Amino acid sequence: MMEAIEKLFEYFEKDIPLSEFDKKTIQELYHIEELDKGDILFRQGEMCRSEAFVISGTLRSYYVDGKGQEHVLNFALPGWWVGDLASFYQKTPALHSVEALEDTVLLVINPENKEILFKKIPALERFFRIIIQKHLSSLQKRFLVTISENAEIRYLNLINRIPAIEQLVPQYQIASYLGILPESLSRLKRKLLEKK
Amino acid sequence: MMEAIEKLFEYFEKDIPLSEFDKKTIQELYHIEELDKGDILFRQGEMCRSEAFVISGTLRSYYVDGKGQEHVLNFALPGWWVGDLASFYQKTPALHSVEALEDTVLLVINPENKEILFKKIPALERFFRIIIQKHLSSLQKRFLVTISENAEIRYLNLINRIPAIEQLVPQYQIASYLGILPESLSRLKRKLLEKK
DNA sequence: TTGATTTCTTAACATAGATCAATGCGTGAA
DNA sequence: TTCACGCATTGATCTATGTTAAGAAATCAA
Repeated sequence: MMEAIEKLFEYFEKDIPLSEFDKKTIQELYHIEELDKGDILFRQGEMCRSEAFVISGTLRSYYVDGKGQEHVLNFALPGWWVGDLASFYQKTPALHSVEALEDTVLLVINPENKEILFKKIPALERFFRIIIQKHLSSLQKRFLVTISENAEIRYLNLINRIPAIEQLVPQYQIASYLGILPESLSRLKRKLLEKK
Repeated sequence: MMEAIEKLFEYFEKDIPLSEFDKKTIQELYHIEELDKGDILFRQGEMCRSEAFVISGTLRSYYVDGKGQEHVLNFALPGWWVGDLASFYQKTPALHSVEALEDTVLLVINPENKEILFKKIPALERFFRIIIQKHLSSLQKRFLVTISENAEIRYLNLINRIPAIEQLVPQYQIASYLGILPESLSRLKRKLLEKK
């Protein structure tokens, strides 16, 4: 099996070339974290000190509102980043939690090491600035879809964006992501089947 | 009346000291734009080439969905920034439009001048990175409130955050911001009055 | 000042999705 | 193989908000 860290090199090298020195630096500053199904990477209300690259597994980020209701904000698959960027960089309390939905392997960095990483490999600073901008624009898009489309369209969007999602996570997590109850998702799927 | 540019100096100087040279640079790179009520600063689908600091007036940003429905995303008051950050920095099409709700004065910069600004006053680069992070975190919060609170709470949140909003913009714009119809907002307000 | 236009309110009815309750199904532990 | 438990489905009913339509109030132009 390919080393986890190799996957991260590969990811960076799609955009910027890395010297052997760079790779050594990256390897020293990131560390592996293995989560069992159900483990929490960080918790809403605490400071998020982990920015993680998903090597294998599936995670969900979720928000618990004032009434104790959980709302799934997003899923994360291999090759994606997880974290609460605002909390990580500004050292404010995280607005959501992240949980492993199955056994998961991550490459994790903390804010102090992130600073060092930027000092040692300045090209990565620009790289991550663009990641933040992309993150911002995908949050914008998610917001626009949420306020303008009904549950059916949002469901079709999701399985189009992550076709494997129905195999990866239980129905009620998907319902929560869509902002509806499992009962409603069940009905919605039946309606779609009847339509075809 | 105080010069518009002085207000921007004042705004920056709450966080970083500016030399006379810095001020001259800023003055050269920003320009004044005056919008009449109803004028558009930039349009969804086009590139957003304006990052603007509001000197006076009120604006709204809004999204038009596939069915032609408008959705007010936010309002902007004096001392706030308007723009589509993702579009401005990544030169992608803007996801929303910005319109003046009354006669408005802005200090505007374009992406090329923004680059020059960062080169000449590096302290501003960090300053604006933090602005982007704050923007991200307020979008996050807005999203969380939207998915977890009902229209009544969202309305109370809004008038708490911008007490003057009811005097500044028509009811139906507020309804759109809340994600409901003007008729529903009207009912909601009556219910709140009866409650008291 | 008047008329025209825009905005706001009210009411009757429709609908998406929530809530509540019951049943069915699948998988892992014994 | 069976049991138990978590998850999914279904049906009946409820609720917030949408829809449509009408009129009242406010604003603006002439």
